[in-house]
Amino acid sequence: MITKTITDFDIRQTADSGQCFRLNERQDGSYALVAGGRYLEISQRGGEITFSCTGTEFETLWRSYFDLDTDYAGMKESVDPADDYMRTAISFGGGIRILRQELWETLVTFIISQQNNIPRIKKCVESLCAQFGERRENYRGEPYYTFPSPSVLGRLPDEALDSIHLGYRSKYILKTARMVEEGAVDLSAIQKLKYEEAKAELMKCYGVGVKVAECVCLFALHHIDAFPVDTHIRKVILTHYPSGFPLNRYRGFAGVLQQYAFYYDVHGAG
DNA sequence: TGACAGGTACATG
DNA sequence: CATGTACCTGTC
Repeated sequence: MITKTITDFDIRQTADSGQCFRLNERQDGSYALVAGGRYLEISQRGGEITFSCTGTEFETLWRSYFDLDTDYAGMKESVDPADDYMRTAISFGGGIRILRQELWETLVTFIISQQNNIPRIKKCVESLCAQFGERRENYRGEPYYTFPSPSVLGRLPDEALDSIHLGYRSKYILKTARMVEEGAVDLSAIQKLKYEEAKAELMKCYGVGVKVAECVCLFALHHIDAFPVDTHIRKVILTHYPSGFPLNRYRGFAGVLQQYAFYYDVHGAG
């Protein structure tokens, strides 16, 4: 257990921001997460965040995962004072952090996300992990499952995912896994590429278009200038930015603002 | 009942 | 290159 005082951080907002599908609320209001093969519980009271891990693990894994060394206050302050929609979105969900998730897991989960809703995405991801991931035990003695590797998924026969009910996304995942397994797509090379190049490489994967590639760039590779446009963001732009979203003004961190806008559109009042 | 959910591949003009 | 359409599945 380790407790930290952290500003511009809200675990609930981050969990509900749609960027991550394995960060879930527990009965007692804390949150549980499986990432990097590890299990973590997070609880928050105001600015005090408690993590169920050692100080060493916090420093080596979770500080980076939750992006705690990035200056979110500065980004928020540089939003146009006349940009009423973004100001409101920030006051509503300004505790969101852009996580640094694993590339392979993010790629697969966002393939699953297409034409899908968040509860069902989560169900699919959990089934996938339970069937093909590694079973481990958390500190409570409860089982959890890691995310299955490209080599595990890439060697599966075509019908292996039928029981997960992924629909047409099954063939996207299997083909993409086989491409990674065969070396047609090199994930470790993609880690080193700039945003536009990484996006182009990711789009070589079968079932990965512009939107999924941009989500992977933003939520795994931390290219925070990536700006995924989905049905929600399309609606926000149409309604509140009739002359287009000011990408020019917000160059360099537009993806962070995209998350504020997405969260506000999905969870906000109006 | 049918539209919809954080889209994409593939076929046309 | 821009537009149209089929696609799995579950929920309301």
